[in-house]
Amino acid sequence: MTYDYVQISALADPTRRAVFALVAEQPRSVADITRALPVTQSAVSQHLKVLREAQLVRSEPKGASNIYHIDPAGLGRMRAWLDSLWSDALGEFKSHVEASQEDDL
Amino acid sequence: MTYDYVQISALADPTRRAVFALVAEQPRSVADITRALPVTQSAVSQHLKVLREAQLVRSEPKGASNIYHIDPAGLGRMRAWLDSLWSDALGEFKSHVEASQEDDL
DNA sequence: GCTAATGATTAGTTATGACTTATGATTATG
DNA sequence: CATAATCATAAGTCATAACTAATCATTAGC
Repeated sequence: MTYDYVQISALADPTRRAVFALVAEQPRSVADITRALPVTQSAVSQHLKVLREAQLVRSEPKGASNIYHIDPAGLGRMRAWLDSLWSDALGEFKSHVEASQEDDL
Repeated sequence: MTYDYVQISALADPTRRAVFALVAEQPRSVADITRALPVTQSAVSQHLKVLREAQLVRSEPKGASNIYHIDPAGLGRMRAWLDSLWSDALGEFKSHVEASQEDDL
């Protein structure tokens, strides 16, 4: 992994997407998330670590618990990257269509 | 993999992202892409297959070559998905901030 | 037609990453 | 203070997917 675009790889795994979706719905503790999923607490913690490093979630301690909530930072960065791809794609597609039309003359 | 979100998994791999970025920059042949990357032509073809199946690229034959260009379809689907995540995230973050402010009273 | 180039596919190897079990560190509760 | 609960991390297993080497089919250019 290069360092960039960690967010995409973070959201590529289905279980991790489920973890993220739960946290996106409302802030939750690790135990909470674990109860909602068919994997161990250890797996959940490992997924949360990846999401944290991608700045997709943040945690704050509350007693013995750790409450996770969404961090807009990573999602924003991912969106920005995708937006630039998107405009590239539109530009390329436009010139492609134009070229095809010329072929049809 | 469920069937959805093929695009995200497709773009999760760094090499495949590089292939996609090259194609996004301008339409290219497989040989072109291979020359630009430190992997074999076989690997490039395999990556292109995944990108094709995710509808992120399309190819059209030109002589013995195969010219790949971007397919806006998959990128659009991915963007739509991310947009919904984005609004969820903003909503949750907003209520989180509001809750924190109440804590500060 | 023969040779070179392009690219897809197959088979096999290797690396990666998702998972469990086990453990330790911290905090809450009786 | 002892026990239970919460969570993170380490070590090890297993499945997957990224890769190379090899081959085949198609097209280009003498």
